[in-house]
Amino acid sequence: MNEGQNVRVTIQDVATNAGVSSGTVSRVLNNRPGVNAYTKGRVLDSMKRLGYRPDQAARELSFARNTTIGLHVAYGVGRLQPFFALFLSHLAAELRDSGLRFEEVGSLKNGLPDRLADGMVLFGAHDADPRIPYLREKKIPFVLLGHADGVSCVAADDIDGGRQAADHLIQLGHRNIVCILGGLHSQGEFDRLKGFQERLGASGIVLDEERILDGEFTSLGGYRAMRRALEAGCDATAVFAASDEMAIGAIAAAEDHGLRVPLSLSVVGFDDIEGIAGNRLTTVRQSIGDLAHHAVALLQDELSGTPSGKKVLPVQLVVRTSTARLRTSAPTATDP
Amino acid sequence: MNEGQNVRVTIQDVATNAGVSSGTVSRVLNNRPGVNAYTKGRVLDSMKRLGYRPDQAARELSFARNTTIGLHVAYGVGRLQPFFALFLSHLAAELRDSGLRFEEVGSLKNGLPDRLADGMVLFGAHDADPRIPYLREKKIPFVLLGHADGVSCVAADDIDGGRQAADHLIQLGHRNIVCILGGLHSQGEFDRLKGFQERLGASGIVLDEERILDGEFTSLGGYRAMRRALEAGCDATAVFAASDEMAIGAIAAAEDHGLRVPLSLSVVGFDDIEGIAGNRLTTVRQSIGDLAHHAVALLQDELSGTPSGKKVLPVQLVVRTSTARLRTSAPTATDP
DNA sequence: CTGAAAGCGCTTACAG
DNA sequence: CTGAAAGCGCTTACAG
Repeated sequence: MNEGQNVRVTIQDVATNAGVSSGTVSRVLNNRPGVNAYTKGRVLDSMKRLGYRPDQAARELSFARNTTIGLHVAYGVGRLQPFFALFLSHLAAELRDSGLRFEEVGSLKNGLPDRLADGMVLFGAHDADPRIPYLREKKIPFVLLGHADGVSCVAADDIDGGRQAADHLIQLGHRNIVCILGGLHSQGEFDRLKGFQERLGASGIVLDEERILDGEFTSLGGYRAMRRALEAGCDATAVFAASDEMAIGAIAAAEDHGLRVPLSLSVVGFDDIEGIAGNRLTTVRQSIGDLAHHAVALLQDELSGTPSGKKVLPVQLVVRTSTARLRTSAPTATDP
Repeated sequence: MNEGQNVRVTIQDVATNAGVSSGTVSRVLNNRPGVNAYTKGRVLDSMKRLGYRPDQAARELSFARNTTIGLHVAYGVGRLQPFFALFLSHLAAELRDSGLRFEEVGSLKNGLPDRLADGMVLFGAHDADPRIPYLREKKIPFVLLGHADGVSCVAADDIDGGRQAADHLIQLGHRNIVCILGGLHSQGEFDRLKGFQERLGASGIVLDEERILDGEFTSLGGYRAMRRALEAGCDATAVFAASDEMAIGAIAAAEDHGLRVPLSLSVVGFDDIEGIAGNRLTTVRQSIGDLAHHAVALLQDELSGTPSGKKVLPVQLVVRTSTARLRTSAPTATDP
């Protein structure tokens, strides 16, 4: 790349350096079985020493199964949302590392993909997703982001995320809680609510319908939902939002309304997207990179004819400063 | 891709079909000079007939100048913003079509790129951008998104966009106007304001400082800025926002405040991003695809040693239903 | 103006 | 377990 390393180090250079053939280097590069451990070590050493970076174009060109993977987004799902942007870039990187081609595929009017790749990643899964029977019939391997029976799919453990958020708030003493969702159109938010309600219920807390707000999965939506609730007299002490964006919107609304976060209102988000959650928001972390990684792994299984599987990835509550123990007395203006 | 065209049609197939050699096909494919017009026509025909789609990996691998282009984003500029996401995908597509490699490069603590590609695209230009002298010293060709003297750069005609927005509002009879910017940290918004003020001034309208709001370049920021202004008694009849997001935030704030858009408030945005501007927002359209296209074209000039140039792309006001003629009487509750 | 041929960096049967 | 060799689809000097 830069002037110093202007000369590209190739697999040949590594091979020469390690005293093996380029085929062997290729084998260790791709983690193929049947390479002597000692040889492998030497090759790995040489790769590191020489700063070898495989040429993606050459890999793509060589792979026998000239496979391209398509990413398809369900109709109406926001391509412009941070989560999608991040998933897209992680997916592209994973595919690149696997030597697979990547392309985004568009939608027909009926919401089905307008093109078929050799394998597809389906974003924005919903119940009775029409893409599932369609691709099945076309015999195109695919992996779904979300849950579905009998197909390869990968998803964060949304239910557990909801549980962790609930446990955290309950443990802090909160019982008067509000939820902000995106309108209940996606599987993920539904599961998050499910886990959340489950734990609330176990503590005898009931989430009435009017305590489930629609934040449209945007910061503005979260703001408006929260503000409307506050102006209608909502006296909740805690909020669980199904995305970081909605959570920061809720915080802004609370603050504009004269509340202090976390002093008089605790807020928990979901996703832990850098640049949104920042170093302030308590949120349920899911790894978008892992999601992409396993999507590709499952897809490769599918492509090689291995039976489909389902991968549920763990999530982890990250406690920052948007949540605090419920205050026993009402907040006053003289509080710190 | 799909089952029917499972067999990839290569440059060889086209060559055979057109009765020429693959080298010739390559030449017309890349628009190289010195191909007989008749031959070229035949090749083009064959390509169309066979549905030829060049293999990007093979092109990348073949290009003698094994060139990779890096995209670098100025520190603090929102990678998560729709505009960036769209520019990124257009840039990647343009680069692909030119057979160039693409990669995003990260930032050092000091805001400089953490790696050097063979050519760089600089996003989020600001005055006295430290990346300019840095790359110049390193002798790395680059193109800037924005304005700067003596370097290759491409930008939308932000000043003219501001002018068009102003002309539109003035023509509709508005004189009591507010601006929502992103905090005046970027060149673009500054120029938009400049053009806007210029035309306002020509009509004897002065934009006081307190009429320039900070919307942080987000819908939530636009909402809060507008709402705060309205609650402070702002009686503007028109708003010009430097981005579509801030504009829709302003509309939401106005509506939450009981105003009707465009009946009692006209709002103009900037960008015309599908899915944000929708079919409602009057906005100044800039073509992100053109921006990316010319960025790549300029970069190719740079790479081949051609003197740097500056490309300013036209913008166009798109009138939809968020703006209307100023009502002569005050709005009443019984209006339609 | 056009063709034949080498080469880009990698992967993968095929031998051994 | 490893090497030698062919091949992926394209571009580009080099001849003519």
